[in-house]
Amino acid sequence: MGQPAEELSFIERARRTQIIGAAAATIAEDGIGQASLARIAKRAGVSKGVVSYHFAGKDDLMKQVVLAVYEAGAAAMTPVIQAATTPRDRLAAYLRSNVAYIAANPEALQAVIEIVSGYSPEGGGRLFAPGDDEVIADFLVGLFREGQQDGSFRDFDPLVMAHTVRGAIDVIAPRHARHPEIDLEAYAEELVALFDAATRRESS
Amino acid sequence: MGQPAEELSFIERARRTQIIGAAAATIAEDGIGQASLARIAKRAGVSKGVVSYHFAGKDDLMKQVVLAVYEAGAAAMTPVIQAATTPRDRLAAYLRSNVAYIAANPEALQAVIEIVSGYSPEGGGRLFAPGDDEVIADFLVGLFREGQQDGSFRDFDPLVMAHTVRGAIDVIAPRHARHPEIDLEAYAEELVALFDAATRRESS
DNA sequence: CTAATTTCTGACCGTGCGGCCAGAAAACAG
DNA sequence: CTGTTTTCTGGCCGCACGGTCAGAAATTAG
Repeated sequence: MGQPAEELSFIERARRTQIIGAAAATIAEDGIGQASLARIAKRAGVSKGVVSYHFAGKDDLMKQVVLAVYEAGAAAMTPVIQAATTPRDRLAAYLRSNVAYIAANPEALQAVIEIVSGYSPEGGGRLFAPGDDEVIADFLVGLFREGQQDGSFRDFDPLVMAHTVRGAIDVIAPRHARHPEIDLEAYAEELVALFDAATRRESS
Repeated sequence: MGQPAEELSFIERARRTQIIGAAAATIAEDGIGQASLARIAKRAGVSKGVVSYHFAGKDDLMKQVVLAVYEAGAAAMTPVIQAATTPRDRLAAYLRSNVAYIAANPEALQAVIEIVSGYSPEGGGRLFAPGDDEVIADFLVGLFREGQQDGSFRDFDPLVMAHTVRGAIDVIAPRHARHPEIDLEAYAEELVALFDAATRRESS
């Protein structure tokens, strides 16, 4: 159960990534409201039926887009973060690598934000369960707890701080889409300084 | 030009606020994707034609929802903020009053977020121009500049700080929708402490 | 009261949607 | 090569959408 044992064929993989990319690009450019299967297929240069052939439906496609971007982000960030040793450095590495990922894939991130906050699946309800976003915050919560125990962070609510960090990062993609001239490297350094000050133990 | 001189009738005002409220409730509950004119009208207990009679179209209605919530928020927050004298206190008042407004109108705020980040008007494009969100950030930018000049804030990029504050606040409504048990008053105090530490001049 | 105006209903368009499928085309296996 | 499986096309279906309208109902004015 879970994953079927059979591997995906070469073509299957290629088409899926191609269509996922086209979906992300369409959403980022024209908005989730304009991202119909027809438009996505057209941008991918294939007929509409191909999308239905490779994905179970639109809900499935939207989920795969989010998953692909999330996994690629995790893959890009994890090694950078794990290279840092202290909680303080890991927080900085988290911020820098996350902003760098946004800078490298602005469309993908914009698309994810639109899907997560604006897409409602066929039968109503939400695409992701109420606990799914907590998974992302959990890593930060753990990081903050660790830093508080070893005394490098002051005494704050780790959950509030985690959500604030996420909010600070999630706000970047839409802003960058409207103002591409922003220097995201400098932006990342500002965030590092900001959250360094926000978490640092008070120098009584 | 601008506003037509003629006043709105009593019924007109009542219906408009009623429909705006129904739209916000529908969006907050079922998602923007499920918020059709038919469903909004049904929740308001009127026929679909009434919506078209009182609003120029769906785009107009969405805009009015955002505008109404924004204006009500400004009206609730402004006096509280202006009562504070120092930049530091004004920042705290901003955070507290904004969180309090979210706590009092969680549906409305959730609806606004979904519209702003997920609604695409009829002909493509975006509902709000690329500069519209800057207006909201501008107040904070001015506040930070002021505090930096009088020496109560450290030397950070006011724009980055402003967007981080906005991100911290905007993240609350969706989170509160999924976890209504959160104590938003405590949350606000955490944010006050967080941004107080983030903006405070380093005690060398 | 009647007449004029505002407000509302419910049915009705045209459109584009997501999904489906029969058969063509391509890739593959023997 | 032939037969089989995978992949793709283009058109079709039913549906729900946003928007419109003629006429009914309610409100207001004289």
